Amino acid sequence: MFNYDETIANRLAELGHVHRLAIYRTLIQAGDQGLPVGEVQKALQIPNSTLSHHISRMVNVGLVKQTRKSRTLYCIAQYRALNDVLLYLQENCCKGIDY
Amino acid sequence: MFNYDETIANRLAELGHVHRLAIYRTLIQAGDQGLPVGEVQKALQIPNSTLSHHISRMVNVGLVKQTRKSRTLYCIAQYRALNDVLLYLQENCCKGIDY
DNA sequence: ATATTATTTCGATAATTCTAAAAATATAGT
DNA sequence: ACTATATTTTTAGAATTATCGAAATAATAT
Repeated sequence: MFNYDETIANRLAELGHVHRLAIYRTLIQAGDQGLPVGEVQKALQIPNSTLSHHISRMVNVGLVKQTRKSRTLYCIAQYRALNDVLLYLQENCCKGIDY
Repeated sequence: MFNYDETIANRLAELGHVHRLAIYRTLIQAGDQGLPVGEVQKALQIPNSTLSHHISRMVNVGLVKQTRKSRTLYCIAQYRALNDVLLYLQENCCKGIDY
């Protein structure tokens, strides 16, 4: 149904929003144990419902995973999903350029 | 007016569309001399007007530059703009992960 | 003038963005 | 078990923005 180009484009599109990019950054900094939605909310000052929508979009494209521990939902950045994107860009959009 | 996070997010958003990602890939492969709009059109089979819209969006965020040579407009992928994005992601979204 | 190359206009449709308010989920206290 | 509380999602609705492409326009060259 979706080819790989679409998967990559979808992830790029989700990262392409200031709030979502900030959310992803925050979650990466939190490490493997993740961060409760409420903590993200405190950190970024985004209203609950808005934040929830953004997070669920990132979950849909595999950038974030959620696991519940009693009442709190932990959000965990899926580093591999971003890595797929980085590798794609490096392989397909960086032909023959050295640093 | 725009901070750096916004610049990066805007570029990510533009890359986050299957057609535009394909356009950027095609232009990168074409190298420094770039590719006429018409050639991109032949390669990707996107209608003129649609293609023009997509290209102008990428120009707006600095991912592509255009220079005219007589009747043909050459589109040149701005590699540095993508590189900014890659560096941002590596520095801000890849904390402590090695390969 | 005519042809070539590409953009802009325009209109229709669809998707995104935002958030207050209601609902769902899960625990703790009594 | 029942109720209150905590945490997060879902619903719903309005405003904005994106997407697409045919048709009109612009820019250049012959």
